[in-house]
Amino acid sequence: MAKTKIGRNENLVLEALRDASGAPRTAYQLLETLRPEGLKAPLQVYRALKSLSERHLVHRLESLNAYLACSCTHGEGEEDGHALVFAICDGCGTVREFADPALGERVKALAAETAFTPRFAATEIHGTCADCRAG
Amino acid sequence: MAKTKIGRNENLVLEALRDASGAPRTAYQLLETLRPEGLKAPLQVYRALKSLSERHLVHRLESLNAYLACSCTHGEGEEDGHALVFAICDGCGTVREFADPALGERVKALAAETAFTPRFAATEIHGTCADCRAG
DNA sequence: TCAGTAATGTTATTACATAACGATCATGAC
DNA sequence: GTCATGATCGTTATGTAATAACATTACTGA
Ligand SMILES: [Zn+2]
Ligand SMILES: [Zn+2]
Ligand SMILES: [Zn+2]
Ligand SMILES: [Zn+2]
Repeated sequence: MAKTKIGRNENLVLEALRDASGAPRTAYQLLETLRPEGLKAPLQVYRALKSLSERHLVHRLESLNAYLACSCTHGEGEEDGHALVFAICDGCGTVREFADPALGERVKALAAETAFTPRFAATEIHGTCADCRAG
Repeated sequence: MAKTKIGRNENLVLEALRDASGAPRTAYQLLETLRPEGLKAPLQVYRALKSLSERHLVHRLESLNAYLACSCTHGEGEEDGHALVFAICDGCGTVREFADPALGERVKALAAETAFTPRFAATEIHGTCADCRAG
């Protein structure tokens, strides 16, 4: 079940996020960006973000209430354990996404030890990127 | 620098969270709970939560916009790498906190590979707990 | 006493997200 | 074709989470 087709609003939001390239955007920032394209209400953006998230084309950064275009392999395809990792620079705001199988395995093991059935996991690392450290 | 003393509001909020025992609470839920004790405005709760977070006595669950009393060893003391792990049951809402050094090490290694200086990391695992699975 | 600082209180506002309802547009069975 | 079905899209209103700005009170140590 291929989740039907991608709509106009989804495309607009996805493009806007890709243009941001590494910089997360909040839903309301996206709305402002896309007003010229005709978007008017938050719900249009939130619906698009939900759909795109389900397709793994964008990810939500929980600690920022913001969204990021996926830059990894899981894009269109299948689960890589759904263990996402994000390195968030608190200096410049850029976010780098990783697919780290080792960390995914550790999550699985931890879950198994406690009879917990994992469905999805995300790690958000806050810190300082190389550029910001260099000054 | 021991961060001064813990105040009345901090104590009220911390107690309320500990009473919940494994069940995360939102700031506004805490406010309702504590109205009988005299709390009236969100800011009172948010200030207490901020202070308690800095002392590592409570943690914020980013994916739930909710807060949980710390159940681990880092409580009063020092850093264990600040790599927190939470298993969040989407069935019953209970959350279990882990201190997992292996996962912390993996985060550090990943950061090192990319010249990223980590300050703090949290992993939130969504899934189903043993009780809910059993039915 | 009297400054300095930490804690608290109150009102208003901003930011993030969803509910509820209706209109539109495609698709495919008949 | 046409009619039902479901997906997409639009709008208004509302709910929920968090902070800004400013005033007040309480503790502490010259
Ligand atoms: Zn991705
Ligand atoms: Zn940076
Ligand atoms: Zn803890
Ligand atoms: Zn459960």
